[in-house]
Amino acid sequence: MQEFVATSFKPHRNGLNQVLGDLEQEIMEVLWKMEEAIVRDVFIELKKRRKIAYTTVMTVMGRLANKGILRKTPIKNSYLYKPVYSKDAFEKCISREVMRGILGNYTHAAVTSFIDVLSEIDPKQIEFLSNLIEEKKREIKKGDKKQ
Amino acid sequence: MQEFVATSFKPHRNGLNQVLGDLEQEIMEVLWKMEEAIVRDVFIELKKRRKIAYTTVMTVMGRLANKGILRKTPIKNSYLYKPVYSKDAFEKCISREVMRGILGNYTHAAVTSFIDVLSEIDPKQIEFLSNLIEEKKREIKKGDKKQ
DNA sequence: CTTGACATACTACATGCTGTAGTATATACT
DNA sequence: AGTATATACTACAGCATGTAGTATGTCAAG
Repeated sequence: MQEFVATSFKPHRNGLNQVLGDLEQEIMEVLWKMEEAIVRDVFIELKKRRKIAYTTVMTVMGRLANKGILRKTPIKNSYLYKPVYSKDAFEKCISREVMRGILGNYTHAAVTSFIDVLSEIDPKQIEFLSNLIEEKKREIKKGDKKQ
Repeated sequence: MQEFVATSFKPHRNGLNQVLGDLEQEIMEVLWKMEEAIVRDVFIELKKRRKIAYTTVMTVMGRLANKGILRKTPIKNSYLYKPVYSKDAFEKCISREVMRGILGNYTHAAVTSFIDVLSEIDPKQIEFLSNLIEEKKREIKKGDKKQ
């Protein structure tokens, strides 16, 4: 129903909890593990770990479908739910949306803090980045010539 | 009251509206322009443009103070409000927090999308970035030697 | 064909954030 | 003393999310 995956990004949370509520995240994890499932499958999974009502799971799965994160397909007398994106693709989506959001608004500040933070958390990535840049530069040059 | 500036980042909004509500943002803009102000000052400013109650402005300014974005100092029989960060510093803060959030969680995906998005929105920045990287690399090498 | 298991839809309430504002109360100047 | 102005406190609406109950539809078995 909605256009974007990352409506709201909470930088200080962990993992996909940055863009999903607690229960939403739990449910998505199950779905990614199972590939596809009906509400009952997910309910049984969650029930193993915590107290929860069937209808709660259903409501939230419905909402995830409305958000465009799950797709529901009618089967028999119920629905089959399937992640629209693989977990990997989903993370890429988020990353992209957030980057777009931050770079589009504060390009310079974003570039600067990007480097700082990256070298803070994983200096090795700087090397990888450096390669990516060189590649990108060549790409851009090619583009220039074509024009 | 709160530790962070960017509790929730909305990538698809514009400017500081990404981390502030509409009214919160309006108020901050006024404060950044005025440097410091009492509620009445801000109220008068906003009133010029739209219908709003004095107490509404007060409530929201109070909330901004609780969030640590404004500082209130008692004066006479009221309070003087002042931004804790300059607008520029605030944007840097946000940028940093968001980068930390995204890089800390999905380092690889984030690096990749960073480059993609950056070259999409402003290819010239790639050159700047490239320089920053070389600088960072030298920094890192120095650090290695020291150890 | 009635009953029971299971499915969904719809409704609802709680919490937290934000916008909005009223009321009560303190204070200060005239 | 009274009027203007300040704050504190309270409250409600809308939205997102967690939570779950109730009503209702469907299908299979006895």
